[in-house]
Amino acid sequence: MMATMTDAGTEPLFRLLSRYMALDHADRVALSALETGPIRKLNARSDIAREGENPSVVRLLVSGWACRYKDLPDGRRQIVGFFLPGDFCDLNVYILSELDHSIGALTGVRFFEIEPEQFQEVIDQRPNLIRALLWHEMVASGIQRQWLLSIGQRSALERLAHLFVELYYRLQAVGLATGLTFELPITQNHLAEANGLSPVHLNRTLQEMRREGLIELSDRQLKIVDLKHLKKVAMFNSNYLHFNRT
Amino acid sequence: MMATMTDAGTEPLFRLLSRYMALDHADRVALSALETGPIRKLNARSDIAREGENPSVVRLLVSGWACRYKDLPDGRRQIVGFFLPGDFCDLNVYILSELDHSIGALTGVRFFEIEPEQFQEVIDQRPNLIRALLWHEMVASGIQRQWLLSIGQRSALERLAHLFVELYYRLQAVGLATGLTFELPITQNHLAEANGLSPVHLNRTLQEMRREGLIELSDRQLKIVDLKHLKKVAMFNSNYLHFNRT
DNA sequence: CCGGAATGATGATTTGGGTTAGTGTCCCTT
DNA sequence: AAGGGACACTAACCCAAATCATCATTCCGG
Repeated sequence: MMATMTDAGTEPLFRLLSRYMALDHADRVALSALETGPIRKLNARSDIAREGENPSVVRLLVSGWACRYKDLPDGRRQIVGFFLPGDFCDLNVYILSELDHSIGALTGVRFFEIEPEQFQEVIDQRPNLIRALLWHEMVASGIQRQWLLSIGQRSALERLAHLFVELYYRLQAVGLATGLTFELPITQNHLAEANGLSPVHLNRTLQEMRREGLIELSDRQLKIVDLKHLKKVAMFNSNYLHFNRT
Repeated sequence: MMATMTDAGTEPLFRLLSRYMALDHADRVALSALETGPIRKLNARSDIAREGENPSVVRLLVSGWACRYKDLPDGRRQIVGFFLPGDFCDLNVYILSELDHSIGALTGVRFFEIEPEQFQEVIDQRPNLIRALLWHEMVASGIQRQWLLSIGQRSALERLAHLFVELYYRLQAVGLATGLTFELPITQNHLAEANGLSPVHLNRTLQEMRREGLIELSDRQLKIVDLKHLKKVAMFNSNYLHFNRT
């Protein structure tokens, strides 16, 4: 019945893909059929996969936040992307053998693993889904380009503003924003690592955003106070998210 | 005969894909069959495609350098990737409608355009090629992650060192390096825009690299004087290029 | 063949953000 | 209940890189 469908771990993914193209009930059923194995859980600060590994399964994040990151031999670390509920951690397992980056849990996470054959089966049945999944990958790539622009050219304030707007749109797409408020369950340190800033300066920048009346942030709840102004500060253009349908 | 095959505009591409997986003569023929239309030429500093456009063809760069870039309303510009001979400018035309970035010629370029149907035909015949092309896209994405790490965490010197090593490997893969020397046909301004640095500081960093005996650069020829040292400075790990075969 | 961009190179000065070194407050864990 | 982490926050100081300004050369279009 509908209730079990809505509770399915694939629900956020279905919502997300629906932003790209029209999917029907059969697509939805096919997606939820991916969830055969048990839900796995990991604590914050643990790695889901390490650079150099060769994972054999595709992982779908059900709840919690994770990230892709790369680190340097001397310990410097850069978060190169966030995984939100409904995101796949490394669809590229199909093509590349070795991971060139690590995947870490930023909060407690729940996810399940999909065997390649199982994945293949679903994909063969539903050409629409391949297209939507490829789309999702392309958007991920577009987000990376946007981050490159941010870190290369935007100031600390602009960068953070941009990230918050991006997260707002992405979380809204999977039903995790209520009005202009959403849970931001990660630490200032994580935000710093994602933006190429020091934790100290990130904190200063957050204070500034609060002072300017752009956001409110406490108890892991981020409230966008003035979206229009925030987008202006960030020079935000949503085209790179390629949400064709609303 | 063989001579015409080697002269084909698809030759660099074939070389490149061969670094990922074994391709046979039939694959080579199929690739060169893509080149039906005329070779198009553009001058340096002209745009191949602009953000917001919806190109209907895939472009294969035959000679010269191009780049993906994104710009902000106030004129700041970030180069988010280089296209070298043998690279496709936007394979994602298949999936996404609107370009979320621009593509510009950094030097005079020669390329040809491939119609989707034509592309589809070749791909249908040669499953190996789809795989190799997807691989290439995944590597492009890995390069973006690496750039994010560079700009976010590496110092100006480290960044530039890393870029030079990367370019060396990529150019070598398409046969455009002779020993440790290759042509670097772009300006210091372009290098600055790719590295998120001001032109002035980029110039100073170049001077430093010369002083340290890492490189020699004049008349658009870059010679890596001490590759081992350069890789050490850059903390370079080639895994992200995923060259499985040498 | 001339004039004006592009390009590369440097000096002087400023600044955004890093570093270091704390503080206090919640948690956990045992 | 005590001890140790994580985490948010702040102050003082420092530095890598930006900015501003200038000049010499090369390149290129009319």
